[in-house]
Amino acid sequence: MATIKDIAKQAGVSISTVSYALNGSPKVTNETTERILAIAKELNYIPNAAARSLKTRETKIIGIFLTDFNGAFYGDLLQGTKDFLARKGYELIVCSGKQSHWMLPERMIDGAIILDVTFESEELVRYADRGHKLVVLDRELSHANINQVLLDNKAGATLATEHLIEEGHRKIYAVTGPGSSYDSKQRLQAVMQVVERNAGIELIVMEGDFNKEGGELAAKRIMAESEEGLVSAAVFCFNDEMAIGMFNYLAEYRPDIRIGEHIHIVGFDNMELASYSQPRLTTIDYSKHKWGALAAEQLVKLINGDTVEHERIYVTLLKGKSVGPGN
Amino acid sequence: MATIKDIAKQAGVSISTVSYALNGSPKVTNETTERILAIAKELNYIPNAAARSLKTRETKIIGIFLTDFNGAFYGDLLQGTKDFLARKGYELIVCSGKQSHWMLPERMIDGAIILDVTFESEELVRYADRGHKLVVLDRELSHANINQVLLDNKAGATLATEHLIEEGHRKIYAVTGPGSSYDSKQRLQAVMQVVERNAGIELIVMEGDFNKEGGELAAKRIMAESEEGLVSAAVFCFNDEMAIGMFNYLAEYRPDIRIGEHIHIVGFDNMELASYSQPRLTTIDYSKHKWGALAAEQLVKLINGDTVEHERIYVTLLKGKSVGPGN
DNA sequence: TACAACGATAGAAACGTTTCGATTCGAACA
DNA sequence: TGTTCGAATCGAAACGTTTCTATCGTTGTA
Repeated sequence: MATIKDIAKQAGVSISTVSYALNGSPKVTNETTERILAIAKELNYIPNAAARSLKTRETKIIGIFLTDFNGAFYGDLLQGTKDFLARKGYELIVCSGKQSHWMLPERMIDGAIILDVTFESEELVRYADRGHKLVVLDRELSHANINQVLLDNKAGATLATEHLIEEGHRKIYAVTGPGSSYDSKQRLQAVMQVVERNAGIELIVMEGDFNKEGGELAAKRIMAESEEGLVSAAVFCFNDEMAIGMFNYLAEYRPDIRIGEHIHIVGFDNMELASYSQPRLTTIDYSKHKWGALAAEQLVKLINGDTVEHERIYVTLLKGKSVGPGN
Repeated sequence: MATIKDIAKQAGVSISTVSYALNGSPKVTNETTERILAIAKELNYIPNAAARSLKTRETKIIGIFLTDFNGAFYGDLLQGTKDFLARKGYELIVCSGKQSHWMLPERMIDGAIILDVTFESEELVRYADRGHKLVVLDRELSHANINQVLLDNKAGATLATEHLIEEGHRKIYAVTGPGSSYDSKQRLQAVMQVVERNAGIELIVMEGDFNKEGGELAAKRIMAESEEGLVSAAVFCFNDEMAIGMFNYLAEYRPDIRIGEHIHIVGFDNMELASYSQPRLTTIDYSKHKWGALAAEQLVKLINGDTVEHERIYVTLLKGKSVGPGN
């Protein structure tokens, strides 16, 4: 492994000159630079990232932390983040799991985007206190070194709920995420506000888990509740995955129930999977690519010491065929 | 940012003693170790990864390189890799895109798992020549520092093709991946072998792209070919994603065509998405978790200097409802 | 009592860069 | 011809660890 030292020796110059040359500094004559570059190539020189970042105190790597890798959901978001970072000269790495957290404090990465419930807010604040730059996508957190880019959960949940009401539904099931989820809490709050504003709406809240299993379970319970002579049920699943779980349960165990006719379902996220559902799931849509890109942009600004405002990702209602008029 | 030096000063010992203590070396008395650990905690000491790996020449990080992040497909595989590596004290990071490649030669990672067509084999060999350890999942590559863990493509393609033949189909469409794909080439070869072994089978090969678009396009072409009085068509899509694309095209443009009745489709991969298709897609299944774990295991062995054999992931035919008997 | 052996700790070099503050040398100027 | 200036290059320190070798003091042994 050739080092800068070997190049210096071969070229008959000092290591500082080699370093300047390799970094394209104008301090060095073009002539010398070229000679050094040629020798570097000849020796198969490759810089050592550890040495460089020990000195510069940066790695030009950004980490994004996800709760898990089962991210049919995250593809676009990651792509958006990566695209933006690439333009700014940063690398993106994707990490998951509590045991990966060390990369931030130990300075393996220059900053992090958090979409990962295994990070406790307290932990994040501790890192921010040490000067690490963070962008959180899944919680509210106020700190000079932390920026947040959040979904407009309330708008989304409001759109979804109002849609069900407009279609004439009077009894609404809300299948939430886990109680600890920020997004879920926000959505539930909005749902309750809508229900309050509209007289005569009955709201039944069921705690879900943001996974298919939660949707299946909720479907089962809803079916059990309306045992005889099913009254048209309207369900707002707080994410698409649970909605899909509900579709699955119904397809398997209750082929007599037709979605969009006997039961009405709205999701949240418009994940790719949702576009394959039969009938097409009605859901809350937003640009995941933009979300990722914006998060990256905010993080880079933080790292550069620019001031940043918290940002919000706007959402729209995407009407599929899974909601029909109530009776 | 406290360093080992600060701890040494505070504790009144040398930095070497601190280093030993922090690493739990038996050279240091328990008493001293405890005192040092206490001071380290008090000073909020966190080791510097760059300094450590400059010295030790390792980072304890493994990278897995994917062609893109749209990996509904990869979740289980990544989980398998991560689980195994965690047990061995390694971190997993996921990377994508040509501009990430530097992490390997610049020693930001101790080894890499490659499932990424943007890595050219020549490039990989160059790295292996420099001593980097690699496991490839998407090509055959012979090198002391490279191990391969490949799908049993031929077995899978054979199973799929024979299944169609057994069901009585005589005209088989094969929708391949891009011509450059190793997996695709292997599968096609096996298909052709099966066709050769069975008299009277007509094989039509269409080049696809492993994406939904390719499946849609193929569906369109197949429909166009069999314009009038559709003869029962049997299609082997070389991956599920194209099969799903085909489902989509048919659902949208040819609701008169029933899958499993007028057209018969086999996929490859058994991705999660496939389990939601209507009717359930018949496909080639294998354990992605095991694939990822095995790749990780081989890589760790390579890094430890153990000798390793190339491995193969076995596949099975998963019968859904997308293939029915031919006429 | 003297010495070997050993356990605990200290010292220092090394890993491969970057970068600040010299130094050198030739050209331009007075 | 001597001085100054600037461009090109050099030297050395520093980043924060790990680890080899040296030192020191104590204990056990002859």
